Amino acid sequence: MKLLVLDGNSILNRAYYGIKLLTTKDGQFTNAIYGFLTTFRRLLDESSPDAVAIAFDLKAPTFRHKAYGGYKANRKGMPEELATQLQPLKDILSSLGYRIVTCEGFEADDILGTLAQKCTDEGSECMIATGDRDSLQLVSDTVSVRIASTKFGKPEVTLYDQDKIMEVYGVTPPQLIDIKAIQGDASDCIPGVKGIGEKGARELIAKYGSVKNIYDNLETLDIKPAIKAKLEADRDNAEMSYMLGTICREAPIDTDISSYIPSPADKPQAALLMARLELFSLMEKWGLSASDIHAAEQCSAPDESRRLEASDITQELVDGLPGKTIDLLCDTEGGVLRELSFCCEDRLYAAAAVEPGFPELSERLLSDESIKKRVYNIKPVFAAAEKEGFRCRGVVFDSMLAAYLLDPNASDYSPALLAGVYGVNPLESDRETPLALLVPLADRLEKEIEAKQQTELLRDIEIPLAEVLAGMENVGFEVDREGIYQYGEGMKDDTERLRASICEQVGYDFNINSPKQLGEALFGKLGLPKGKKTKSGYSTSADVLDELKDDYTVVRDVLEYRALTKLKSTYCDGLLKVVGDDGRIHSSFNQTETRTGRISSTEPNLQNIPVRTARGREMRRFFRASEGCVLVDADYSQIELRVLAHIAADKNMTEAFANGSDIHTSTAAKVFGLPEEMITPQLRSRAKAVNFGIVYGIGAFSLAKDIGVSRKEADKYIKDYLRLYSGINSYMNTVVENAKKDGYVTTMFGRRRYLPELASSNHNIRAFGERVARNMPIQGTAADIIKIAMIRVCDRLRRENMKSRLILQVHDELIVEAPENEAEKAASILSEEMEKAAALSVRLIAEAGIGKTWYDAKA
DNA sequence: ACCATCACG
DNA sequence: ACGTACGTGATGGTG
Repeated sequence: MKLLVLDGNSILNRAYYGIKLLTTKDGQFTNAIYGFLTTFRRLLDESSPDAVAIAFDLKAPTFRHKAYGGYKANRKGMPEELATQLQPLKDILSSLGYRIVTCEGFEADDILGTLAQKCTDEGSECMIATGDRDSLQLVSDTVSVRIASTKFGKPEVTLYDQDKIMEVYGVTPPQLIDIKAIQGDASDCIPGVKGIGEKGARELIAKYGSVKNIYDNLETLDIKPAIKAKLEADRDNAEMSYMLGTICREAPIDTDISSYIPSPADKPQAALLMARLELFSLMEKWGLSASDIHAAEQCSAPDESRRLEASDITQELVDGLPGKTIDLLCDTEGGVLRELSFCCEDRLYAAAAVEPGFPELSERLLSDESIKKRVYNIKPVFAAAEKEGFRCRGVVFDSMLAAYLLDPNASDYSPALLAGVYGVNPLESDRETPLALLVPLADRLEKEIEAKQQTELLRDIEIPLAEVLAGMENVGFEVDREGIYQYGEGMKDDTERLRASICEQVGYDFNINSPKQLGEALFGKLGLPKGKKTKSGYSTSADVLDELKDDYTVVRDVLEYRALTKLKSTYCDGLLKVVGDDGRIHSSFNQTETRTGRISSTEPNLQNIPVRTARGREMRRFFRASEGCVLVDADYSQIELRVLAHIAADKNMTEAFANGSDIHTSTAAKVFGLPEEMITPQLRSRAKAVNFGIVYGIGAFSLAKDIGVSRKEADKYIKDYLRLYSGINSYMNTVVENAKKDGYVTTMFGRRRYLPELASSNHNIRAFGERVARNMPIQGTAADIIKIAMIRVCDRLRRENMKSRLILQVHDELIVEAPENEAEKAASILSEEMEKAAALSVRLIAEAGIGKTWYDAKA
C-alpha cells in the first residue's frame, strides 16, 4: 500500500505566493487553488498512490500554543485573498473523491507524522508532500518527503529521502529536530539558542549527535567556550524548542490507511466547481469537460412539484396562445431556424424545420407580439427572423441578458453554469429538453431582475438592442477588397527596407517581431540606455522607444517597422480573411462581454480600425457604402465628460458645456488661472489629459508620465481641478464610499458592477477597485445612452420606411449606410435621436457627416 | 495558453 | 512601502 499525504496549508501557501493573483471576472481569487491542484495532479501522476490524505490546519490553538504562549505568536491570519480560496479548494478536493483530514489541537504536520508512523508500523510506503521543510524529520526507509515550490509560476517538486537529507544537511532526519532546537525558527517564534545560527547548529549536531548528548556532556565536550556559554544560557529554550519542533506521531485521527483510498470522483460536481472558478485548463488536466457539467443538471434532484408533459402542436393550441407567456427555445444553424420548442403552462411543444408547415408556424409564433416569450439568447433568433423577412416580437425576457445585467463580471453565461450559480434544479420532464432547466432558470432570474430594479434596463434597452445588433451583423460593412490588398502589397518594400536597415544597424539578422530578440539587440548588443522597465527582459513598448527615438535612428526604424507590420498583419491580412462572399464584413457584436455595459466587436473587431495616424487612417478609405449609397457617420461630442457633469451635478462643468465652450480650453483656463484666449495648444492638451485622467480615476504619477511634467506639478493640476470642479470632487468621494457600503456601483439606467476588489487587503487591488468605482458609472452611462440611441435610430428608420441601415457602433459613434436620396434625412435622424437619447443637465451633441467611405464620412 | 504589443473609444 | 488611468480584441512569439 502506498499512501500520499499532503500538507494542505503549506502547499496552498506556496501556490498563493508563487503565482501572481488570478481572479475570475467577478473577483474571486483562484491562483492558490490553481497552483494547489496543478501540484497535486503532478504528485498523483508521478507517484500513483493507492491512498491519499490531505491534511489541513484548523484555526484553533494547538498543544504547542498551550505549551508555549509565544508559539507562532507573530502569525497573522491568511490574507483575505487566500482565505477565500480555502473552502472552494476543499470542496473541489472532496468532489474529486479525496479525504480531507483535520484534527483539533494539532497541526497538519502532526497528521503527516501520525500517518507516516502508521505506514511504517504496518510496512506501507508513505509519501509526504508539503511546502515547508519541517516534515523532513519524518523521512525514513519507507517515508519520503516531496517539497513543492513554485519557480517562475511553474510548480516544482523536489524529492527528499535519507540520502538527499544527508547530502544537504549532513545529518539524519531525526537530527533535523536537534538542529532546529538550537537554531530556533524566527517565523514560528521558536527561540532556540541565541547567538547560534543555522551553520553553527548544523556543525554541533553533525559532531555531537543530539541536543540531549550535548547538554548531558556539556562539561566534557570539546566545544569553544563562547559557544558553550551560549548553550548554557539558553538550555531551557533549547529543550523547549526541541519539544515544539518535534512532530507528533500519535494525533487522534483515523489511521486506517485503507479508509484513505479515494472514492470515485463526483465528476459533474467537480466540473461545475472548477468551471465556476473559470479554471478551464485545470478541468482538462483532471479529465473533466463541459459535458460533465450538463450531467450535473440531471444529477441534481428534479423539481417534483412541476412536471412537463409533452404534447403535439395543434391548431387550437396556436389559436389559444395570444395573451399567454411561453418559454421559447429556438435552435439556429448558419443563421437559419432549424428547430423550435416551447413550454406553456407546464406542457412541452416542439417542431423541426423539416416538418411541413414549419415556416408558417414559426413565423406566426415568433411575429405575434401578443404571444409573450421568455428566451435564452435572443440575438440569433432576431437575426434568423430578419433573414426570413419578418420581425420577432413579444420578447419579454432573456435569461442570458438578464444574467449579464445581474453580474457583468461573469465570463460564462451558459445555462448549466447559471443553474449552478442560481441554485436552480431542472423540472421533471418526459423528454430530454433544455427547457426543463431554462424554465425554472427564467423564473428565478426574472425575480432577481425585478428585485434589483433592472426590468426596464432589460426590457427597454438590452432586448431591443439585441435586434439592432442582429441587424448590424446581418447587413455587414462593404469593403474594397482590392484596395486593401494593394495597400498591403504597397507596404512590403518599405517593410523589407526597414528590416534590413535595422538588422544592419544591430549587426546581425534577427526577428524584429520578437520582443525578446529586439530587447537583446537594442539594449544588449547596441547598449541603448534601458533604464525604463524590465520584466522577463527589456521592455520594448512604444512608450519606452518614444523616449529614445530622438537620439537613435534604429529606434525610429523599429517604430516605423512596428507600425507597418501592425497595419499589414492585423488590418490588411486580418480583414481580408473575414470578408464574406458578398464583399462585406460581418462582425459579431457581443452584448454580454464588457463589465461596463459597452458592446464589443469580434471576428473582426471593427471598433479598432486605425484613425489616429494619417497612414493608419487611410484604411478607412476601404470601408465604403455600397453602390448608390453613402455612409452617414455621427459621433457624440465629449459624451463621457457630459455624463460626468450631469452625474456629479457639477456647476462649473455644466456651465462650461452650456456656454458651448471647448471643454478642454475651458478646463485649462480654470486650472491654470488664465483667460481662455491665453490658452496655448500645449496647455489645452495638458488640460485634456487631466480631463481624461479624471474619468479614469487618475493618480498624479500616471498623469505626470502622460503629459511629461513633474509628479508634483501633476499633483497640483489634479488638486486645482478638483477644487474648481467641486461637484466632481464630492462625486468622486461619495461614489467610492457608496461602492464600499453597497459592494457595487450603478449607471443612471440601473446597470451594476460589483466590486469585490474594494474588500481586498491588498492596497493595489483596492486602489484599482476605487478607480473602477469612479469610472464605471461614467463609461457605463455613456454606453446606456448610445444603446438607447441605436434602438431609436433603427425604430425611426423603420417607421419612416427608409432603406437606410445602421451598420456599426464604435462606443460614441454610429454609422448608417443610406441610399443617396435618404442621406440627408438619415443624417438628421441620426443626430436628432442621438442627442435626444437622454435628457441630462447638459445637452448632448452629435454631429453627422456624409461620405462615400468611412474616411470621408467623419464629420 | 500566455505574454507583450498595439489598434480603438 | 508600493505601484501607478478605464474599457476592449487581434497578432506574433514563446514554452
